[in-house]
Amino acid sequence: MTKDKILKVASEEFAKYGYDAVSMNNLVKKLEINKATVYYHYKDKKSLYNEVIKAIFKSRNEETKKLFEENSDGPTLLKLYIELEIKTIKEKPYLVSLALREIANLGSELDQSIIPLFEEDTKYLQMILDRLNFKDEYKDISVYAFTSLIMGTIFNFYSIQMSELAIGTKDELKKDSEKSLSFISDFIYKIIISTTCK
Amino acid sequence: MTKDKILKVASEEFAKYGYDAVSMNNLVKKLEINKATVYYHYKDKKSLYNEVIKAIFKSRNEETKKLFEENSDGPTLLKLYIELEIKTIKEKPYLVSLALREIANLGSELDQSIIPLFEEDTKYLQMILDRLNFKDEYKDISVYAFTSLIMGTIFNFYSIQMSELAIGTKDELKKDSEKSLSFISDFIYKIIISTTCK
DNA sequence: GTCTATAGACAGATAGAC
DNA sequence: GTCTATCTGTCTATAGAC
Repeated sequence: MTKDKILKVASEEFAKYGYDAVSMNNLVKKLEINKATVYYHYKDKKSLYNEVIKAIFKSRNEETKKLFEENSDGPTLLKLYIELEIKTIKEKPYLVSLALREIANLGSELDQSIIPLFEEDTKYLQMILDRLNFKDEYKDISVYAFTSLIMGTIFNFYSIQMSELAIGTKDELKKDSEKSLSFISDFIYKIIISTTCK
Repeated sequence: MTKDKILKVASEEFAKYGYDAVSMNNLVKKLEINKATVYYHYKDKKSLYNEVIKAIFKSRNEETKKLFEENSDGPTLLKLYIELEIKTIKEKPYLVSLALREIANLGSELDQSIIPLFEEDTKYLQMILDRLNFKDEYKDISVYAFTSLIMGTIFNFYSIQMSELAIGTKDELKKDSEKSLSFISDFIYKIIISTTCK
């Protein structure tokens, strides 16, 4: 179906190049359809972009929901949650850029209908935190601190590694590059558990 | 001096709106000078942007260097380093967006002359890590893992808090909002020290 | 639903006068 | 060094035929 095909290609393009850098002209060239066809299915560029974001959140929320199917304990769930993040990046690496750009823009390009979808993801993380046995001093800590810690660290680490700038000596980066993502996933898990839990 | 004034205003504009969303037309309107004047001082938009980034790194590196003037121990230096990050954000909050966007774009808009400046900052963090007493398992950990952890977490946390989307209930966010940044600074310090050090 | 053709605005950049 | 005037290219979006 044309409408779905537009959404799929638009996702990749927006993720790769960012909202501004994607032109509708180039998009339809890649799609090999006419520009007016896109405007028939989607009101304008902005609403197409919002549909892209919504689709990403929906698919992500479904996957997160699955984590709770087996009745695991808190630490196991946290581990799975972090590993899901890594798995997503490995499958769709371009989503990292998209997320970082959106965070940078403070969500100003997004419309309010995105909020419930974002909150659903947050809710799942909160459910995991509720199953952890926090030290008293970390009992009241905001879920957003953990969101930032997990997403922020992974996204930044991934981006520095993938950077087109030749940062660091190649050897120095390669020290982590092989294990890289699974290493950072394990690192984050450990620092959360060993610092905040009894 | 006109050239400096251009750089100053350009910094703010690029940080606020991002590279693409800044037009030279608007920039010169804000500067109340003619467009051709900008092009006299700077080759093109891209090179103006690169000068902006360079200036930011230079000022940051100078401040980081100062941390070493008093001969503090590793943990103290790490604390100061993290607090410097927070101080910078409080003074120039728009730099967060700029940094996140640049990370998202994998540095593809930047030219190679930025690398030594980025590496200088990394070098300072490495000097701090060298003074920490790591557990054996964390002895060989890359400095970039810590860069990601510190910057990533702070930037993300700050951005979620400042988000224009009304994420979470206001109350829930305010729980951290007052102490917010100093809280997250302390949080990061603690998780690094308590997990990775003897 | 999909197309052709184009409107209309604005972008980055420059030539040449002063 | 700074200006006016203007170029060329590209952008989003739409009207109207099929």
